[in-house]
Parts: sequence; structure tokens; C-alpha cells
Amino acid sequence: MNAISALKMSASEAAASAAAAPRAKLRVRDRIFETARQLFYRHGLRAVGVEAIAYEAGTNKVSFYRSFPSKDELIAEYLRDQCLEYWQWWDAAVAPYEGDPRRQLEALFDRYMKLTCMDGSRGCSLGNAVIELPEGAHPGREVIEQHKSEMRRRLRKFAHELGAADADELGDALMLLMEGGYLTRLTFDGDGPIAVAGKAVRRLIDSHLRDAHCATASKKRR
Amino acid sequence: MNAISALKMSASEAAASAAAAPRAKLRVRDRIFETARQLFYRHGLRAVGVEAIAYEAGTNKVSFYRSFPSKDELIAEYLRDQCLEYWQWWDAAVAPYEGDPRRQLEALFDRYMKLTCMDGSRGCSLGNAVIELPEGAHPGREVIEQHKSEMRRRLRKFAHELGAADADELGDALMLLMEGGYLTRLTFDGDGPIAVAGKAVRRLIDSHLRDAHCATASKKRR
DNA sequence: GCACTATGTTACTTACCGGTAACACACATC
DNA sequence: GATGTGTGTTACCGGTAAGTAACATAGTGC
Repeated sequence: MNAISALKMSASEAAASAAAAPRAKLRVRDRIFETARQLFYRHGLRAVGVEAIAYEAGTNKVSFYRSFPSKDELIAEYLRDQCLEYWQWWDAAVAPYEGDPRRQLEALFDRYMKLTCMDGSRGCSLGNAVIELPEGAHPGREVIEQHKSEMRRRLRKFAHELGAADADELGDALMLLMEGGYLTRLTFDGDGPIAVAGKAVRRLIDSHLRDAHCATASKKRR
Repeated sequence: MNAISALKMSASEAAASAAAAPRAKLRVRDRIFETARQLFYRHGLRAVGVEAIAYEAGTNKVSFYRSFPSKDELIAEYLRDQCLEYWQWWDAAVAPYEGDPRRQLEALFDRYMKLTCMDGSRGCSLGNAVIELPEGAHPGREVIEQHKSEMRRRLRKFAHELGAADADELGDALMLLMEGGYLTRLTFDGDGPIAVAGKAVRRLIDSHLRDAHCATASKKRR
């Protein structure tokens, strides 16, 4: 934060220095949003003020408020955008193995581990946000809750397609692993517990499939 | 927060109303600390100001600063206290089955689920704190990192005692489940994914023990 | 050249927050 | 009764935050 508010240059100076990047071509609103995305993810929602965002984007607070009605609305929009990006990433990970839920899950978790272990990762932006947002009214909370429910739904669906004995149980367990990896990533480096997520997923799937086979086998035997 | 700062009564008035509880007997410092524990856990570290804590404890900011050198130090002490309480809880859960690591783990996770599903739970205070604390220097970060490392160490140790094929892998997977439960608890009620944690633990243990048996069996066969 | 749009600039308000100074009082102990 | 300790009260400081008003400027299309 100190590093951020240290920039006490005027908006035009900031624009000139930030102009090195091609994003100088972007409209103010887009530059602000892009900057907010980075700062929010890196430092958290509450730790970053609108003035810091504006200056870092090479503009000023007034222009900020011409583009966004309030900080809370910016946060909500940021979260919506993170959702979008997340599902795009998810679908891309899963698409190559359409029809093979096991490989889809394995691919998903493998890419999840790779991404989340990378330098600069701070876990899941949506998951982190829920800790910072006040319990009740914030427009961002709905986004997060909807997002996590959707995640749960999708993982359970995979488990179902897999033919797991207790699909909902498997799906929820996978969600625990995934969310646990995100959270531990905040205290551990890439070699934290998350490194075993893929193996744990495979073990859980095997365990459930074994149950399913036993069940059908014993049914046949009857 | 609004609800908190709504109390605009004087310290003595607050003391009178709070005096109903037996904690009125407590020294100011203890009352402040107890109040801080509750507010920090419920609303987060950054969301609660020292003035709110002081008033809620039936005193005022000046007395706060007579007891604590700074808010950051209070936070650090709060986190240290949470650690202590956590390991007491952990040891109590595990003690009855000394020598039987499997039952210890099962008991631990069963109590963990029960506790974390209770009304008012907001997951792990230490885990939540890491999101709110600035990346670098905060005195609380060390506490958290040490705590989570200890947690990892203990779970791996259980896995070892269990005779798991790959004990570190199992321990880390258990940690993912546990942390995932804590995190999901912030978006889901008691019937969220955390409800399957115990089953997942049992499955993972079984999976690892099966590997271990196969390994020893094939060794014997040779 | 005119008008419109997007943007930058300066200056301000209101509110909060962490932290401090100075003083007053009440009680307990010697 | 003096002294010390713990506490409450009032008032303040400096900093930062969100949010706004009024005005200036630069480019774009007509």
C-alpha cells in the first residue's frame, strides 16, 4: 500500500509513465478497471483505495467517479469479471475431454494446481473476497455466493457423470480439496499442501468408483 | 460495523449496560481483549476499529492504548491467543485415542466438522486473517505461518503413524480438506461441502492403507 | 468555427481511524 | 491523610478514505 500511495505525481505524469504499456490506448474506464483487477487481487479489496487505483491507472479520482458510481460497485463488477474469467478458464481446461468426466476432472485439477502454484498467485479472488466483505448487504457477496454454488454444482455434476456411488459426496469432497488449495496457497509457497491435490482427487475418484463397482457387482450376484 | 459504531454512549454507560455480564469484574485489559476476540472473529480484523472495541468493552480508546501499544500488536496477540486455543481444542479432541492414529484423525475431523458447522462459525480465524494482513511486515503474519506449518506437521505425523504409503501426501491432503472446509464455511451454511469432510478423510486413509498393504504384500511375495 | 465528449485539475466536504496530551476521579494501601 | 495505581473524560492531531463541485482543455465530427 505504501508503495502505491507513494506515487504522488499528477495524473498526466502517471499517464506518461504508464503510457509505455500499450494499454495507454485504452479508455480511462478500462485502464482503471484493469488496474483495479491487479491491485485488488494482489493486495485485497479493503487495502486498496480508489485514489490509489486512479493514480496507478494514470488518471485521477474524479475520472474514477465518472466511470464508476462507487467503490463498492467497482468491487462487485470486479468480482463479476473474475467469475467470467474463471469459468472461461474452467471450460477451456475441461473442453478437450468432453465425454470423459474422469479425464476432465484430472485435467481441471492439474491445470488448477499449475496455475495456483505460480508465482504471484494468491488463491481464488472470489474466495478471498468473501472474508473482506461485510456480512450483509454488499453487492459483491451475491456474486461470490452464486459463484461458489455454481462451482459446487459443476463438481457434483462431474461426480455424477463419473458414476460415483455417492456423487454429491464426491463432488463436495473435490470442492474441499480445491478450496483448501486456494486457501493454503496464501501461507505456503508452490510446494505447500496444494501440490498433492491432484493425487488426492484421483484417490477419491477411485474410492468412489470402487464402491460403485462393488454395488453393481453385488447386485448382479443376486 | 454500523451496528458497532452505533453505540455512541459514554464508556461509563457502556460499562453499566455491559456490566450485566460477570465479565464486568474483569480488568479493562481483559475486557478489551475478550471483546476484540469476538469482534475480530465476527467481522474481520480491518473491519473493526479500536474505538469500536473499546466502547463495546465498556471503556474508551485511551484505556485501550494504556493496555495495548497499538492495534497491530493487539491483532498479533489475538492471533497468538487463537493459536493457543486451537491447539488446546485439537489436543483435547485427539487425546482419548492416544496410540490409535486412525481414531485420532477421525475424532479430530468429526469434532472439527461439528464445531465449524455451528451457527456463528466463520471458519478459521488464523486462516481468515492471512487474507487481511498486508503481505510483508505485520507482526501477525509470522504467527499465522507458524501455525499453519504446525498444522501441516501434525497431520503428516498422524499419517506417518498410520503407516500410510505416502504419509506426507496423505497429511497434506487432509490439510486441504480441513482448510477447504474452513473456507467454504464462509459461503455455505452448515450443510455446505464441509459436511463430507469426515467421509473424505476415511476414504483417503483407506486408499493409502490399501497401498501400504499391497506394498508389503508384494514384498512378502517376492 | 461550433458543439460535444472525454478527460485533467484544483479544491473541497465529511467521515473515520490510529494515536496522544492533559486532567480528573476513585479507591486502596501505607 | 498522602501517595500511587487504574480508570474515565475531553479534546485534539495527522492521515486517509470516499465522494463532489466547478472549471479547464484537448480532440473529434459536423
